[in-house]
Amino acid sequence: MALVRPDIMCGVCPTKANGFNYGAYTCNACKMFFRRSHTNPAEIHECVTDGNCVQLRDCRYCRFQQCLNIGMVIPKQLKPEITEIIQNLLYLDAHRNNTFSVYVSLDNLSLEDAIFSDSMKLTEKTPSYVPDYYDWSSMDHLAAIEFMKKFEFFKFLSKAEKRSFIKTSYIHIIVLCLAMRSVGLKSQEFVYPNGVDVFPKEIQVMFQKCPSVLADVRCPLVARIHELKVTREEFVLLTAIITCNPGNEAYTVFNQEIISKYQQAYTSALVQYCLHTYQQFGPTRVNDLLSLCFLLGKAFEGFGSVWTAYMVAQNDGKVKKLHTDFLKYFLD
Amino acid sequence: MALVRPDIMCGVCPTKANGFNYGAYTCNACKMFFRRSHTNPAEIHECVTDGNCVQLRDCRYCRFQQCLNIGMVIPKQLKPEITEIIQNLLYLDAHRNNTFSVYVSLDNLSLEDAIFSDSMKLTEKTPSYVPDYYDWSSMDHLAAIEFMKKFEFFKFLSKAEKRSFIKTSYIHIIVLCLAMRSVGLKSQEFVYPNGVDVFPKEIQVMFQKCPSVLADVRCPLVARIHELKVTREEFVLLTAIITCNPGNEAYTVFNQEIISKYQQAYTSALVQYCLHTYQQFGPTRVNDLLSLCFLLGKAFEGFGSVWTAYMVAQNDGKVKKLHTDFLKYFLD
DNA sequence: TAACCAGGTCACAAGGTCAC
DNA sequence: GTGACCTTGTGACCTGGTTA
Ligand SMILES: [Zn+2]
Ligand SMILES: [Zn+2]
Ligand SMILES: [Zn+2]
Ligand SMILES: [Zn+2]
Repeated sequence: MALVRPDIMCGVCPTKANGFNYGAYTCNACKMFFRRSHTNPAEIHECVTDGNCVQLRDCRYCRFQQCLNIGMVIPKQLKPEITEIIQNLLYLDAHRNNTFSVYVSLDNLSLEDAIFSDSMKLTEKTPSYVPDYYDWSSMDHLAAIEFMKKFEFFKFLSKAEKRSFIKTSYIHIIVLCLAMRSVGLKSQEFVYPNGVDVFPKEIQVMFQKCPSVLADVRCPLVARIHELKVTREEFVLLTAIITCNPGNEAYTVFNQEIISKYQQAYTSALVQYCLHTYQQFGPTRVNDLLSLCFLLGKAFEGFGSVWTAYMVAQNDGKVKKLHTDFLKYFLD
Repeated sequence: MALVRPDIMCGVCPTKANGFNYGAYTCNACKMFFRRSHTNPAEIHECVTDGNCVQLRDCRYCRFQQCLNIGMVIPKQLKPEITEIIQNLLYLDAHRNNTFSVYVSLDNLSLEDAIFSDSMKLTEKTPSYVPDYYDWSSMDHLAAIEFMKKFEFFKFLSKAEKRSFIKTSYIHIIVLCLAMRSVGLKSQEFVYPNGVDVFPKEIQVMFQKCPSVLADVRCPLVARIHELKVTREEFVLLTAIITCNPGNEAYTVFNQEIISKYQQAYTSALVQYCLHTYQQFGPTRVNDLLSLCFLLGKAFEGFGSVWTAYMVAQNDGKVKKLHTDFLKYFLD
């Protein structure tokens, strides 16, 4: 419909602009011309007047020069290998998300089971089934572990290395996914779908006198991710960087180097993605994103402290093995 | 592919047209014939019937004549000095247009202020601001005067000459621009953007018993410009020719000659543009365009009469100085 | 919700080719 | 020289996602 500024002229030819295209006010024709000049590999050369044409629309060379002069830019394509890395991660993440939201685990699996079973027994949720905290939490664990196991190098690790690989990072992955999902649900704090709390009833009761303890765990990371408007692409690259953590004495030197190479590749992809998307603000963006790991560590410790406090206070065996495994890890 | 208008016939020979080629609907054969007639320098002459052949496809001479008759043209490059003149005017006009649509004058400027101030105080309109008749009208005046002051010779004129230069032509410029803008807005009569009338409420009320008076002012010029499909290039050349009006006793002989030279240059540019663009119809086109000045004069007088009638009927001081200045000019 | 913009689509005109 | 057919660049219009 009507432009807000209806009478701005095209910066290339003497017609009305139809909007702000590729960084300048131009008419539709000049917009299309500029776009084609980038998609068509054919070079633009030969100008009769040696670059001094007045009727810019009649000379491809001078028209293109004028486009550049008024600052038109088409953001360069990301290198295909970078897009491929991101596509693969997006695919893995979509699968993780699907596992999380569509299935439920009816068994009481241990961490060991989750790490080493080739395919976990999962049941599709019926539409009428209303998952509770334990359902969501279990699926969070299982989906994250499944996600991590999909990394190519996983199958070449020894049993001990596999165990160590998962244990080192899976809680961080869970918490980051939880935060990202919460932002998607327009929440300002960690939350499971349908408003299910990320702490079981018992813990909520235990801390009802000092709710700020739980709030301090729930809010900061989610708020920051919301504030930064972290994209799905940035999110999956972050999960990959966190997953490929080489700082672990369980690895052979060889495998440690492999994992380190992967982490470097994902970090490099994140840098290139940010430089491409945010141009001169790219480095700042990378820094902002990597700084999320600090808040992620805080949240991680927060969950750990709350659960530790709860377990110390009472241990009635109601907690699933996955959780006690997780807690053992903290108490160690 | 089927043509959208498949039923149109070739303007040269009795076959279906294949499209709009070189300025007329023709079949492919006649299109190719016309093109070759321009690339091949071989003269076309000798017609058995002395130019009265009926089977046009059998006589090269008569076929070519018919091509010209239906207005077929192969555009040649215009001389660069002509395109440069036009380009400069298009630039000035775009600037005038921008001033008109983007800014608003908050002061109550007199004509004297507008002519002699080096830079007028203008305010950028906020998106929410809805200009009324007085806003548009003031900006019409200011943008037109600013446009005229940009002509190179203006700064060499004496104060009295400057005043005279502007006063002689600025209303004509305003009216012509108004007409051209109205055509661009697909209106059949003078109109400001967003449907604002070109007469203030008071005058509309005064003439509501005999609306044909206002309609006779509003319509003829706009209708004719629409009918002729006047291009932006032709329009700016016309404004330049009208601006450089040497018939004014205020000028020194020297300056009068300068202005006259400018007017000749612009007229010559218009002729060459039309000859180039319309070939054998060029002279007719020039005539049609210059005849617009007659309708322009009519519209000018119409505005003058209406306003004079209004001012005679009542004078409550509500009118801005620019307008009273304009009316004094009529009453003199 | 509407304005906006990147990108896609396709009818179209101009120029080239080649058998005739 | 002719004209059917092809290739290419063009720009009006549409579409879907994003943002205020
Ligand atoms: Zn343009
Ligand atoms: Zn050029
Ligand atoms: Zn024909
Ligand atoms: Zn003949």
